[in-house]
Amino acid sequence: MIKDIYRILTREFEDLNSDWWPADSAFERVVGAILVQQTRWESVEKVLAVLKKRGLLTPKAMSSVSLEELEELVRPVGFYRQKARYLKGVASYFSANPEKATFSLPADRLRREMLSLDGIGKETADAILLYAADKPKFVVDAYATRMLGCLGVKGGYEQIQEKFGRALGEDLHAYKRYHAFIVEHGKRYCNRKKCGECAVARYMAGENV
DNA sequence: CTCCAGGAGTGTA
DNA sequence: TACACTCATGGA
Repeated sequence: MIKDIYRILTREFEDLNSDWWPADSAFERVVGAILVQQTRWESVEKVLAVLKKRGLLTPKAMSSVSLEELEELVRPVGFYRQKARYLKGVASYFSANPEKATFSLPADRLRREMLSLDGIGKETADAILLYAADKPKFVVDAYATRMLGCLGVKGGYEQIQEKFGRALGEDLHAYKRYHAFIVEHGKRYCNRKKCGECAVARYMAGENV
């Protein structure tokens, strides 16, 4: 079923290429992963542009800026006080441990390291693993949970993640594209108004799509 | 006006 | 383990 959905979404988003999550550095992706929590990406882009213009998209610079200034800069993304605090903590971590910034640790250990940081939960940790460290880990976001729930599949984070993991194996590119597909698909269809009006729902209804 | 977005931390049972 | 609550701006 997971692979069938992947095939359907691949056809739905033929034009979606690999720069779905644009960034000049891995650290910029880490910052973006935190800023985008419960927030629209359009707001994150504006903040990232300002941070970049000020030269703050490096661990050293971001860990050095004052908390008050960082709060004002990230305010447009919402939850700005905690996110500013999270960013400073993460920046300090990478600044104090430059060797960690290469993400050369094994995936499972890197995941534990990320989860130990304040502000990085399961989804953000996996987003960092996949898009910053190039590890084949599936990112289970609200859309993925919603979509499977709509199809009658329920389960916790790891349970859902394993379903995708068994279907995708070690195909890093597939993990990246699949998550992007689900997000874009979810924005269109996985809401109260349009739930069920998509090709995935038609597939589950038994139609040939 | 209401609703909610690519979550996470904390407290309670 | 399983929820409820809180954090917050900005766009539709």
